[in-house]
Amino acid sequence: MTETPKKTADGVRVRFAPSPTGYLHLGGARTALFNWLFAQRQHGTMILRIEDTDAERNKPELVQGIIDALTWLGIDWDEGPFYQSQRTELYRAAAMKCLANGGAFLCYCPAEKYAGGDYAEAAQDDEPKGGGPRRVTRCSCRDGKPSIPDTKPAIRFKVPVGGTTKFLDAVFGEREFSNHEIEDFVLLRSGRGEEEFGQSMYQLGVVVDDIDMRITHVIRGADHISNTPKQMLLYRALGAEPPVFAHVPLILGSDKKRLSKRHGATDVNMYRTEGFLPEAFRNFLALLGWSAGHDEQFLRTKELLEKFSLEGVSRTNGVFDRPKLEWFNTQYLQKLPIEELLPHVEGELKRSGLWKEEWATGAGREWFSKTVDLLRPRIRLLPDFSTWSKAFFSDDFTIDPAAKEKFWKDPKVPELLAKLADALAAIAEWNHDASDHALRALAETAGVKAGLLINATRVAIVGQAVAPPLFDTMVALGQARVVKRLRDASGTI
RNA sequence: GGCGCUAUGGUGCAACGGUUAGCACGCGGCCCUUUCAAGGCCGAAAUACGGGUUCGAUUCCCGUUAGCGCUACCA
Repeated sequence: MTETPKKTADGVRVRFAPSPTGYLHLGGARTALFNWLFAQRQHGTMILRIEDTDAERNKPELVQGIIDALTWLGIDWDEGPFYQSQRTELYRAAAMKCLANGGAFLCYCPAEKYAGGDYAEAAQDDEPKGGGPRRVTRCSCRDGKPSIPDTKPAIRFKVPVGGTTKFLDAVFGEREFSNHEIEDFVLLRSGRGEEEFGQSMYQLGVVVDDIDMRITHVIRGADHISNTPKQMLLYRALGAEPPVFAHVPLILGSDKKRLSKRHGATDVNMYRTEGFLPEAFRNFLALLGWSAGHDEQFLRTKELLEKFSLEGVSRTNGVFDRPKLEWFNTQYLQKLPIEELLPHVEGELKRSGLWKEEWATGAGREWFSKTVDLLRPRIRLLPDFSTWSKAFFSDDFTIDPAAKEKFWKDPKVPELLAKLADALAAIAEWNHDASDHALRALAETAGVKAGLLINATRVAIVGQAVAPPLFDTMVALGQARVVKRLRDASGTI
């Protein structure tokens, strides 16, 4: 048995650092999940950091949605949320340090010069190669250029001219990049108004914060692999020890393109709304890009926690497969101990206004539990409990026209249902076998197949063509309701 | 265009030099059956291509191709 180390300041520290430019999407959720699993497994600390340094794109109101989604997934954190927009001084100080030690320089180039603009002009020092547009790697301001009046400079990192920068990735292994390929990236935006400098850029913010927050493992999307050498350079310039990097592959749409709105729901909160069980969603997400190394797939959170390791993380981008997610959901709906499922159903019925307090305790609870258990093999999403199962929780349900069409075709149906109502009303002890016998006896005397009567009855008492086995359904509904519904139905046909 | 990453059925993962290439989703069929699910059984379906290395490559190396990523005063 492994002993459980106490949570200490020098233990594992990870962070999830979303940017509030959109909702929490599947990829972000999985990154958060991996960080969380890793932290839990190592008895480490998880930090939530909001990377909102781009005032233009940032939408503060989206932060709550991200937090809601994480909470729904059961992902919690020990520190934060911290907001980068409130830590500006820290980044400026770091940029100044780089400036002072010659690791950075003031750049007076107009932003447009680089942003998809005139590469040839900006890239004076860059050797042309190939036929396409050359890329700016070395800014012409890097070795000092006279300041331009009325122009506020940005601060750029002075990337070494030669050599390589390498790092060890826990997932992708040893990586080495040529410094020649790394551009003199911006650390601090130029100032506006009174301010001499603006907000931090991504590279500076992450590194400064990861140092300040003593992050030991950076687990993030593989889209950051190319950013990592820049960050390694920054760690060195700031005199800090870099953390362990672990890049996880991206999640793609069914066409293997980057996931976007047109692939359907990518917002995690939409899955909550649709009625997926968070643990099923978590199980699905964990297995997209990670494997425990064996064939078992139904891994409850407890098992995920026991088995998660960075070694099991795949290096290939994965395609989001909604049918598989739905399969996981139905598996959880069926396999979860009933007492774990009940609260979810209770929540659903409260949302739809069908909930009755009498189901909270005692005999009511027992009935509720049995009924949910009866229903669950046929449920795909939580809202199904209040839609097609409505007749189990309310007398205010409607008869599905398609079911009527299919099972009430025979002209004898109304009369049969009326007779069945009488026969069932006469039962002294209401249970599965008694109602079964009564129905079959009637079918025999009436000269019809039991199936005809069974199908017609189902539609009459639950309004649907699909329901649990009829006599179990009858027991769940109770004698009085079954008799009444049969009489009502026979009168309306 | 440059640089980087990746490559097992349609999809997600196994096989980490020697297997009839395994499991799961999805798909088709059968069984069960009062409906629909669930469940059980069976089936179709893969090592991107080309070179090496090796007695032997899904596995190691190189190239090609394809997909993705980075190449912003976005993150």
